Amino acid sequence: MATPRTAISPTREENYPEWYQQVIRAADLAENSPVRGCMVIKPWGYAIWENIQRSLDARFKATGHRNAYFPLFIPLSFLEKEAEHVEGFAKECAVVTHHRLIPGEHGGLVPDPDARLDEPLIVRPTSETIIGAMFAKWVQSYRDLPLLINQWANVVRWEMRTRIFLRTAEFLWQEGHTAHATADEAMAETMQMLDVYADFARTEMALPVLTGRKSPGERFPGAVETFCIEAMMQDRKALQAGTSHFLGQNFARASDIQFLDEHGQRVHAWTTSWGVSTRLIGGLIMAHADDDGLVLPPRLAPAHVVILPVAFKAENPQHVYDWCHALAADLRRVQYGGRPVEVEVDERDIRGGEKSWSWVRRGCPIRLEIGPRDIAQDAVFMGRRDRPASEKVAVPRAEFIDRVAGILEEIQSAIAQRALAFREEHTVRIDSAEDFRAFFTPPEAPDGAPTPIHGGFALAHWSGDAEVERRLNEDLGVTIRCIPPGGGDDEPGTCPFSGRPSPKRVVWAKSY
RNA sequence: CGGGGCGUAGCUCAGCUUGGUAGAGCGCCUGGUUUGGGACCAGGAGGCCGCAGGUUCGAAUCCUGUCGCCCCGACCA
Repeated sequence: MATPRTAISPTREENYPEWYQQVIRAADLAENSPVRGCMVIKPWGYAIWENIQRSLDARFKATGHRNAYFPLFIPLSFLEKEAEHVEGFAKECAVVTHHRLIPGEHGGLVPDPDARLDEPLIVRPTSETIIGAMFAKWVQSYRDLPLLINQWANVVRWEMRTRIFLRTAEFLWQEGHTAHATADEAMAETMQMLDVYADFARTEMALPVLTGRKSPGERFPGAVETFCIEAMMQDRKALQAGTSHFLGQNFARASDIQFLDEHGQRVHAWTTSWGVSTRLIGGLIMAHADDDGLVLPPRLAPAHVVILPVAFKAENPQHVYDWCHALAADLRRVQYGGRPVEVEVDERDIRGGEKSWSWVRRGCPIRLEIGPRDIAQDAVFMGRRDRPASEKVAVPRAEFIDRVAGILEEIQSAIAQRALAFREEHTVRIDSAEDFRAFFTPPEAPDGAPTPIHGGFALAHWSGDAEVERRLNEDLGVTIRCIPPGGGDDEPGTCPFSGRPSPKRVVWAKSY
């Protein structure tokens, strides 16, 4: 019975923001919590994060970095040390002012006025300053460099408007912090980590990303240069999925990170920082999920294969279960993406259709329905998440075990291709102000309805004029997402807005 | 932080205009019939109607305030 019904309602086309939230719920990834702006990441969602962590952490270690941990609290005076940094983060800091509660006059508990902290502490929005303070102690000589540190942590940014996974008041991330003897070395590190992110996104997340430099207006507060990976979501908006910053000597001066070089000169170190966050999960959802729920790239899926025993009418149900568990054991001996194939056997006592759909919604790459008929033929009945849910095929058991890693890689590659094709379809070169405006002007929508899906990535010339950038942001809500590396693949031209000469095209889009 | 919308059962929502004992569908529990696909029958559990004040004999309903969520904007990973 081919049901036109989708598992997620509304569909992407009908109401994209609402669809996004429904996918998160249907896939059991996370929920809003009683704490304003803060989410609870549920086991299925957290397992995806753990896979992201494992995969990135291996890449960080392979490039010589070591993990460490720095305090959640940062003395207020530390934040004040770097002028631009203050400006960037002061507006959204949670501040700790007391260290004790006492009974209040009207019941409940209140901060004890006698327990006020001499110096307030802020909850870290990022850790440049506290890590800088430690680097200042650890770096004495050029022989101590480079210093290559990463931290997995939570941070807090008191955002006005939150969206689960994409922008929450508290989020999980990693922040790499490094110190180097020369500018060149620090810049090389910045670019290396940008490449690590890009490779991770493409290889593990099946997420095509553009890399490039941020315009001055979009730079990290305090950075000399910010580089980013940018991905297109299915509503054609851009998501900044990771950033890598060349901090020059700004933070070294602020935190007094100095060393004696080989000539005995006392000089400031050159530092970098780079990070990705649980926002990546939001990107994963918006890039790959469909109207039936989440679609997970196999490399990051908490379970690669779910086995659904169909045992209700078997003469010997236990035989079906045993057969399924034996199959699971054999599958777990296969390696995929650097880890054993992960298999779940779903023995929940609910109807088969419902059980099957629950795994569709959660994005499990391969579903195997196995009943007496399959067992009699020594076969499995396979559904793939990159194909329609009704499209299922019988595969001999031995062949499936043989091919499972290859099928997973096919799925990985299929969703990467689909995402890439989508981005290319909605990326256009634009050479006139009128075309640009038309491209980014949404169709009419009824009152209260979300803005219909429109736009995409516009490749247009830009002379470097900040005023043009500011005005387009104001008029159309469009920003420069990144300035592609090198000369780009384009000849110099003319900015369609100012008429000034432009060295190359930059990527414009609406963004999250 | 500005504009708009919404908070009633786990979920989706009705009831509110015109105040008078809290509703539906789905989900959940029990029993039965079912089962290669998002079942059916019967019975059942579950709500201080976001929270706090006010008006009233009486408030889910009217008024004020507040908190939260969603959309659009400004700001940001």
